Amino acid sequence: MRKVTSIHADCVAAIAGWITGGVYPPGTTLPIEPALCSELGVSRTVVREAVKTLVAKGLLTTGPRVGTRVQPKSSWNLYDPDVIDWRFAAGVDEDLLRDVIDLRLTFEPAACEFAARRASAEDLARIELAYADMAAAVDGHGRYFAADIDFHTSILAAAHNQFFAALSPLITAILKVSIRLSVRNRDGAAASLPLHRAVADRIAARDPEGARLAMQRLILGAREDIDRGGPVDPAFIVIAGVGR
Amino acid sequence: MRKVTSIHADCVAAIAGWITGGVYPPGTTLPIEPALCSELGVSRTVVREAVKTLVAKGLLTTGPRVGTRVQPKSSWNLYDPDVIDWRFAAGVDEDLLRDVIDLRLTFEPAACEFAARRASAEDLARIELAYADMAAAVDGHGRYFAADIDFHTSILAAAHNQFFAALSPLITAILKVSIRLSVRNRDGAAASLPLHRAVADRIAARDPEGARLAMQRLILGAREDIDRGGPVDPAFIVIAGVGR
DNA sequence: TAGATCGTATCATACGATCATTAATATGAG
DNA sequence: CTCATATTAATGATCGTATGATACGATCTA
Repeated sequence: MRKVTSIHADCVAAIAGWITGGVYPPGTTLPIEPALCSELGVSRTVVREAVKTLVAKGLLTTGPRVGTRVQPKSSWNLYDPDVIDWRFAAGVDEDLLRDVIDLRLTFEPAACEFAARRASAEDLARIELAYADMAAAVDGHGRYFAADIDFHTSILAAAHNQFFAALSPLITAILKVSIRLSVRNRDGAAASLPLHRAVADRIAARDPEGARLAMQRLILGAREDIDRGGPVDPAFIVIAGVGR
Repeated sequence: MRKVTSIHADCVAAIAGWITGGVYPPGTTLPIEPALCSELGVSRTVVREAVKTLVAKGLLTTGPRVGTRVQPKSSWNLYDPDVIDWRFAAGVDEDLLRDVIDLRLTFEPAACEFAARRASAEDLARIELAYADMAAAVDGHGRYFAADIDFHTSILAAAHNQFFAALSPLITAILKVSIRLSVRNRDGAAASLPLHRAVADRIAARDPEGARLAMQRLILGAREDIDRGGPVDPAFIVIAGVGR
């Protein structure tokens, strides 16, 4: 019925999918514009604007006579929400998983420290609400994990630092992966609930160091959760429908 | 002589400058396309592609009948190297400075931990080279600070984590600000040199905790450096020519 | 008068053709 | 064999037009 996606957005998503999906890996050159037009069934204007979008995100570079080249991953805007979605949608390899977990262990405990110092009454209420939603849905998986994402996002917001808040899309993406994986051990939710409780308690108690440690334990728990499942199978994650 | 910038890039920079410079603050609407064309002296196509670039970075949204609106800062891709440059070029307010320093205190000590565990021989050599350049140029400010930036960037690379490496542009931008500010106290270079030495030593000694603490001291030293100058004067920073 | 419906003007969106610019490659002279 | 020059294939940039979506105001109804 209604058209939620514009032609431009479709075009961007298609090319991005080719890149993250390995059809055109870093270092390769995309077909020339006329070929892309016929391939995608759109005008040259749309292709050009889509390419400009991907250049802006660091996935491509262009130049006369050199064509449209796929940049190495080191040039990509790894914190860009769209880039994050495209990468996770293409499957999560071990390197990406390790890097994201390292990152979580670095800044989520730190965010808890800041939150314990700076959280407003509204911030604490939002965290508490997210926790309540989790507790109320320990058996209904969908709602539980939506609340889980909200819990972590609320803490990032409570740190009152724009750069921490901007990490929410990355956390959301990795949590969605963890969610699909932890479908295996059904009691994962009930087990992690008290860990979340401890985090919320330490923040509300204005205990930065305690909050930091509580979050550290929570994330390490999640890591064991994933490790228990053995090596991550990218195919499984793709099937699980990470992303949209 | 040389035309290093394309019309597209100029156009993007101009509009971005209007946004970060407060000409069109978040919430406002840009003039309609024809007006932008005559204002910038370029065709509609260029304006459209430039707008697409800024939409990709989260600074703008577009829609029929609504025009081209400037998004709130919370929607911007704060880790995008271009966005970072534009913001710092427009002047650094106290909030931005505080947030970046918080971020440095979170990430850089952690990066040192990882570097102490994972650095290859080449990584260590690069860090050592950067330090040698610093030591060799304690009086020549330009070269000293270029080496300083290289020192911190090398450590981020040595952490062997794509997300840490991607923070280099942000660290570079804030270091450039620190550099301009510490012109005041001429002996700042000589004072910070041993702090850098300690960081390099602890990483080379494979001492994660020691490296973490050494970096923490280094950054806190830099903070005192800025604090000594009293409240940060945005005008001064703009004059100092942060960015290109 | 209040409210919902419907037109309409106003934008962005998309298309196609055309010319300019750039840089990798080939060609030629020395 | 080396270096300067011409070729050429790709993006860069412009113009004109047609289409589509939507916020706003006018109109109609209760």
